[in-house]
Amino acid sequence: MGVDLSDIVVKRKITIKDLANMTVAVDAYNIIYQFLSSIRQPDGTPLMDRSGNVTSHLSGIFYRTITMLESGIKPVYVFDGKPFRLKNRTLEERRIVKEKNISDLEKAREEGDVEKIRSLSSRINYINADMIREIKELLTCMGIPYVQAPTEGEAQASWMNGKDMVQGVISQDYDCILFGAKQIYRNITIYGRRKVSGKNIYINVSPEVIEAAETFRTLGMTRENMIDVALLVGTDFNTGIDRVGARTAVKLIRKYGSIEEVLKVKNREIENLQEIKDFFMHPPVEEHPDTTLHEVKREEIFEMLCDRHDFSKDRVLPYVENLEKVHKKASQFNLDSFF
DNA sequence: CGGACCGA
DNA sequence: TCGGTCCGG
Repeated sequence: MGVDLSDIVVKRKITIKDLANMTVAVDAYNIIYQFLSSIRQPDGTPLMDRSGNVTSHLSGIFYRTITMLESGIKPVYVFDGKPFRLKNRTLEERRIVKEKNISDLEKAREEGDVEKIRSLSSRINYINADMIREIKELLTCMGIPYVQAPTEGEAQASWMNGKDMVQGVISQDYDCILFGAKQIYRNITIYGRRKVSGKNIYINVSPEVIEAAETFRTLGMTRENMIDVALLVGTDFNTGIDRVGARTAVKLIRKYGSIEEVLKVKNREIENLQEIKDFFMHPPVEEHPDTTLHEVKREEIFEMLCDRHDFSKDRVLPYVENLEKVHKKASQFNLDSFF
């Protein structure tokens, strides 16, 4: 997903403590996908309530949000709106991959290949409208702000970071740097481990920050140049030039100055070039997003999680108490800085 | 994913 | 107290 710029960005290892007292925009879909693929039983089945509704995403959002707050991080969740018109091709490609996975899964089930069943089922994630509705409902009960982006969530989150409404963006996607994010926080988990897709294996991935300004300075480039680089590599909205990765793209842009010139020399074309560039530079955004904490609706949290979705009250209770504690501290902090 | 639990 | 395993819903 998104363009791979890992070879050329400036990144620094961090710890969760480095995010203390920061408000950060969280790319909601990005994190929900992570929860859906990793919060599973060893055989690949996600957590479900007794009616068979998947609950991995609720579990993930609930517990993770509270541990973030306990570390002093204030999240603002950003939800995707309507995909950018030119994303259709990417979405189509993803749909084809998903269909292949589904048919492979059926075959594996017929053959009784346990390993394959687990591997494939963890790769097939469904996010549906009900899930999104319930996550927003849960966030409201928890007093956590969220923003509905008009189009891409990364675009909204990155724009907010650019305007200093938040001090960073939590997302795995490098595209954020193209949309104007200043700090992109990746691998933000407590233990710094991540499940390898489909296998019961963990790799250590330490939390890191990508520094936009430092990246641009090191490369001697502007954000516009970086967008040109990404377009050559290929983004969610276009196919790149064959055999051109991030490093090669940087060299090409350095040598020829602009993507238009590179394409002319190489006798290549990228469809809708200007429209894509404009979208990266000026995506439609919600200009007055909510970024403040609100009151905790304790009883509604229990109703949602425990009554409706079979979460254990004993397990949820201490988290709700910590949530209320953190909210009190935050409002105290706001009063202190006001006076 | 992240916490609880357990044996060294 | 550390590292592995188990479990949540």
